[in-house]
Amino acid sequence: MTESSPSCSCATAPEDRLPDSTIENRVEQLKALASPVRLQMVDLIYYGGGEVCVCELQENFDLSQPTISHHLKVLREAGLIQSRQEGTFVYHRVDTSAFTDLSALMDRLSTIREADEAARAVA
Amino acid sequence: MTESSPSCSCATAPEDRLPDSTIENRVEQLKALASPVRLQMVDLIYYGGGEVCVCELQENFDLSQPTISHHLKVLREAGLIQSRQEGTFVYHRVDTSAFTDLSALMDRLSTIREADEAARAVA
DNA sequence: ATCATATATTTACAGATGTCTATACGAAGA
DNA sequence: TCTTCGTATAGACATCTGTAAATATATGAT
Repeated sequence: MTESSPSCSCATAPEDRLPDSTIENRVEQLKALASPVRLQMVDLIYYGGGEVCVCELQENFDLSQPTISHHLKVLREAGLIQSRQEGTFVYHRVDTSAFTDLSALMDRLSTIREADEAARAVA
Repeated sequence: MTESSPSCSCATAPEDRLPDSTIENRVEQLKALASPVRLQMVDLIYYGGGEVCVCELQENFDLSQPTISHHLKVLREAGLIQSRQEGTFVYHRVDTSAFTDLSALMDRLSTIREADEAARAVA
């Protein structure tokens, strides 16, 4: 065996990197979701009938109205929800395409790398 | 039409809520991923041969070694990567099952709700 | 026009986060 | 054992984030 070298055995350069613009976009989406309040909000909007207004959210979260508005803004700016005004009410719904993108990202990292298992066995 | 009521038209209570423990777990995973540095790290670990040591990461990020170590700790504590020590080197690899869980969460929100479309059409 | 109500914005502040420097730990070699 | 090298931890500091109070905006009703 040739284990005399004091350097690590990492492979050198990855082939299939994500483009920076994708990283940026996904990180913004992930940041928006990485909050118990906002994750529950999105889930509530989706499973609470598809369209939900701020007043409905106020009943489900022990938060002030401005705080709820703030979280909705974060979700909207990340492209996770869309908002529609009807009279004085504003209804929010989940932008499912954003979650399709996120699902694809997670799938990209959710498969055991058979190639590496094989490579290590050979080496 | 009976639009005289000054209340919003939100559906009342959602049926299919995520349990709190799931929310907590997913939020920790999402927080760990919601950083350009850490998202790229995970991607680099996965596509950089499956197993990567800190030294390799240092070459790809313009960050101090302690900072890299810190980010790896966050990823490890969130269950997104696993670490294996071999001599002085520590090799990190992606825990694909965590990303399977995250993918399932995203899938949960990535389908257009046909039921609601239909319901709105009827109403 | 005035008023009430639903939602948004501004401001302020406490707590979390990302980064570095300095230091410590631990394994391998001299 | 002493040194070196890879990695981890501790401390410090600037920035970002979540929240509420106060205020603003805008729509519908009277």
